[in-house]
Amino acid sequence: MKRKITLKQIARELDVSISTVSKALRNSAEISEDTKQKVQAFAKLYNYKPNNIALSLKNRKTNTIGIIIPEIVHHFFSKVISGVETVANKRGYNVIIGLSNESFSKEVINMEMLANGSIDGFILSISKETLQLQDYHHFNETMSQGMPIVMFDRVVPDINCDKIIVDDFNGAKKAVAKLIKNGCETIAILTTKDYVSVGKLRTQGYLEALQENDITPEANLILKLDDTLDYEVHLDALETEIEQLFKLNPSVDGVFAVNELYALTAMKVARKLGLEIPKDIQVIGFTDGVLSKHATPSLTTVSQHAQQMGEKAAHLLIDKLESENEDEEEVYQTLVIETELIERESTK
Amino acid sequence: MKRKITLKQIARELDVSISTVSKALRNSAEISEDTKQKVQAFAKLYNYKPNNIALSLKNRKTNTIGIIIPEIVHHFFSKVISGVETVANKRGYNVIIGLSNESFSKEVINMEMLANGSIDGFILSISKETLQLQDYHHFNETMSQGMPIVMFDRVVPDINCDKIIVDDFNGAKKAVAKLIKNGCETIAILTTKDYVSVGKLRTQGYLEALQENDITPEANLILKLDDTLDYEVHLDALETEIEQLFKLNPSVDGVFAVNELYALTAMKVARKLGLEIPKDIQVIGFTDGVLSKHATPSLTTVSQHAQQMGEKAAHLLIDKLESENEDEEEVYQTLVIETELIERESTK
DNA sequence: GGATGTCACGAAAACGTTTTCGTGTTAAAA
DNA sequence: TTTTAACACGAAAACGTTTTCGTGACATCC
Repeated sequence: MKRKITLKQIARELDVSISTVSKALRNSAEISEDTKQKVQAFAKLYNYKPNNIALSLKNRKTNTIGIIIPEIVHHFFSKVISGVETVANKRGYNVIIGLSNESFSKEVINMEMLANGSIDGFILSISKETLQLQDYHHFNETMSQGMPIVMFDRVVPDINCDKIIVDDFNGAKKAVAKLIKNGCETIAILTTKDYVSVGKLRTQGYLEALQENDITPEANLILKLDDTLDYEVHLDALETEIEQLFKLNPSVDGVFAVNELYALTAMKVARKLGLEIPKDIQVIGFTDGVLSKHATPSLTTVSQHAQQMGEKAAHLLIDKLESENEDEEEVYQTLVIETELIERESTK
Repeated sequence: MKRKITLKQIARELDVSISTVSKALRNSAEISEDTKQKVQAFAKLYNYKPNNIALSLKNRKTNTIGIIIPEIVHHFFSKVISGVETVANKRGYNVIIGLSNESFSKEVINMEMLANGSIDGFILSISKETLQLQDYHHFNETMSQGMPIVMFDRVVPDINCDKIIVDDFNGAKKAVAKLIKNGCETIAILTTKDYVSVGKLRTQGYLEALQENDITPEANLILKLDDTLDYEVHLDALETEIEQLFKLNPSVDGVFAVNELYALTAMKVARKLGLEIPKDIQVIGFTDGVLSKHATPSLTTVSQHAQQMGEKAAHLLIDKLESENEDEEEVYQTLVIETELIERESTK
C-alpha cells in the first residue's frame, strides 16, 4: 500500500533538489549526464509518473473535456461519446461525462460542477427541458468565463458557439423523396412537438419533399407526438395513436418517422392491421441504431453518422483549446454533417 | 472574457488576507460578522466557486471515479454507466470514462492515464483481450498504490478486489428450466467460447437445467460462437451457423441464447425456415436491452439489472473511499445481482 | 592575476486552496 | 496598573509540479 512516489521523495532519496529531479526527468541540458542517468533510473524503478492534478493546477489546463448529454442509454448519444472519446484520447485528453436526464436543473448543476476547474471545455447537447424553458444563461456564463462550448445535434441559434448539426432538413427530404419515388402516394409523418429543433426540421424536410413533388400535405397525416413521455413506458399510448392514424387514413402507403422507435412501432401496428411491409406500406426511420438494423423487416433509415459527429466535435473543441488566440476575436463555425439513406427491407 | 475569480483576487479587492476570505466563506467563528457579510456578499456577486483542481491537490482527493469499459455503444454498459453516474452524482462525485475497445493495451494506457491522480478509484469490466491474455498486472499495480477497484460483470477470481456479478449460472438455469416447463424437448444453446467467463457460466447453467430434468445434453446442440468477430459485421456468418444447427437438428423446439443478438438472429433464421414462434420453437435471450423489447415477436429474456449493477458498484466504491480505514485489513466482497426472467412473446 | 564564461545545481515562486499557529488590539479581571 | 483572555485577523506551510533566476566552482582567456 505504498503511495505513488513524488519528486520530493526522489529528491530526498538521491540527495539532490526537487528542481534537479524535475529537470533530469525532462532531459534538461542543465543537468549532467551522470545525474540524469541516476535520476531516470531511479524514477523508472519506482515507476514515477507526474501527478496530473498538480500539473493541471500549475498549467491551468486539465486536458480533460466535459460532455453533457441528456441520456446515455441511447444509441445516438453513446455513439457520439464513442467518437469524442476516440479523438480525445488520441490527442491526449480525457473525457468526463455528465448526464442531464433531460432536466434543466441537472444540466445546470452538472455544468457548474465541471466548470470549476475540472475541465477545459464542453461538448454538449441541450436537454429537452432547457429547450422548452429557453433559459440559456448557464451556457453564456460558462462561455463568458473563457470556457469554450461545442454543441451538437440539439442546438439553438440564440447561443453563439461552435456547433455540429445533422442536416435534418435534407435528410428528411431525401427520405420522403425516396418514398415518393418508390410509388407512395399518401405519406404520413410521425414526428415530435416543434420545440425539439430536430423534430421541427425533419417535419419541414417532409413538407418540402411533398411540395417539390406537387403533393398537398394533409394535416391529418402529420402526427406530432408528445415525446416528453418516456418512450419505454408509454409504448401503448404510442401504438394507439399510430393505429388511429392508420385507421382514419386507410390510403396511407408510406410512413416517415423521425426516430427508430416511432418507425418500428408503425411497422408493428401496420402488421397488426394486416398490412405487408414493404408491399402495402413502406417505412423509413431516422437514426441508424441497432433497432433499425435488427428489426424484421429491417428498417430503411436516415443515418446521422453519430460517431463522426462526436469526432468532429472533439476536434473542433481541442483545436480551439490549443489555438488560444486570446487576442484574435472569436469566430464560431457550424459544421453540418450530411445524412445518408441506408436502404433495407422496409422499402421497395 | 473575465477568468474565474479566486480567493486571492477577492482578498486584494477587499483588502484582507486570503486566509480571512477563505474562513469567511466557510463561516468560521474566527471571523467577525461584519467581515463575513462583506466577503460573502462580494463572493456571491462575482459568483465565486472554489477551484476543484486546487481542492483536489490540497485534499489529495479528486471526488472523481474512473470507469473503464470495453465499449460504450452497448445497452448493457451504457446502462451500468447510467447507474454509476446517478449514485456518484448524488454523493458528490464525478465520473470519467475510459474505453478499452476490448483491447488490452488500451485498457492499460487508459488506466495509467487516470491513475496518476485524476481519480480516486476505478469501476471496470475487463476487456476480452485481457481475459484471453490473462495478464492482470495493471490491476494489481493500481491497487498496490492504494487505489481501490470495483469490478463488474466480467471478473476473474485471480484478482482480489470488490466485485459485482450477475448470477449468470442461475439466470441461465432458470431460463432453460422455463423452456422445459413450457414443453420444449430439444433445446439448443447459442453461446460464446469459454474464455468469456459469463458465456461459460451461462453454458453451465444450461447444462445443469438439462441434467435436473433428466435430459442428456447433446454436443451438436451446443453452438459456441466466436465473439471476437464484430457482431455487426459478421451477421451473415452468424446466420449461417445457426441455420446449419437448425437444419442438422430439425427437432429443436427451444433455443437459449446468451445474448440478444444471437436470440434475434435465431428467431430470424427460424422464421426463414418456416417455423412459427413460439408455436414451433421458443426462444429466450440474455440481457434486457432495446432489441428484446422491440423485436417482433418480442423476446423473453433474462434481465441483468444493469442499472442496479452500476448503482451498487458506485456505492461499494464510494463507501470504500470514504471509510479509509488504512489500518483495518482489507476485506473484499462480491455482490451477486439476481437475474429476472422477463416473459414476452417468444415463449408460450 | 583578474575578468569572463561555462557548468551543474538549488532556491523560490507560482498555480488556488485550507488550516495551523502566531500576534496585535482591546476589554475584562485582579 | 498589570495580567489575562477573548477577539479578529494574517503569515506560512502544504498539496506536487515546472520554470526562472541566482550562485558557487571551475576553467579559459587576455
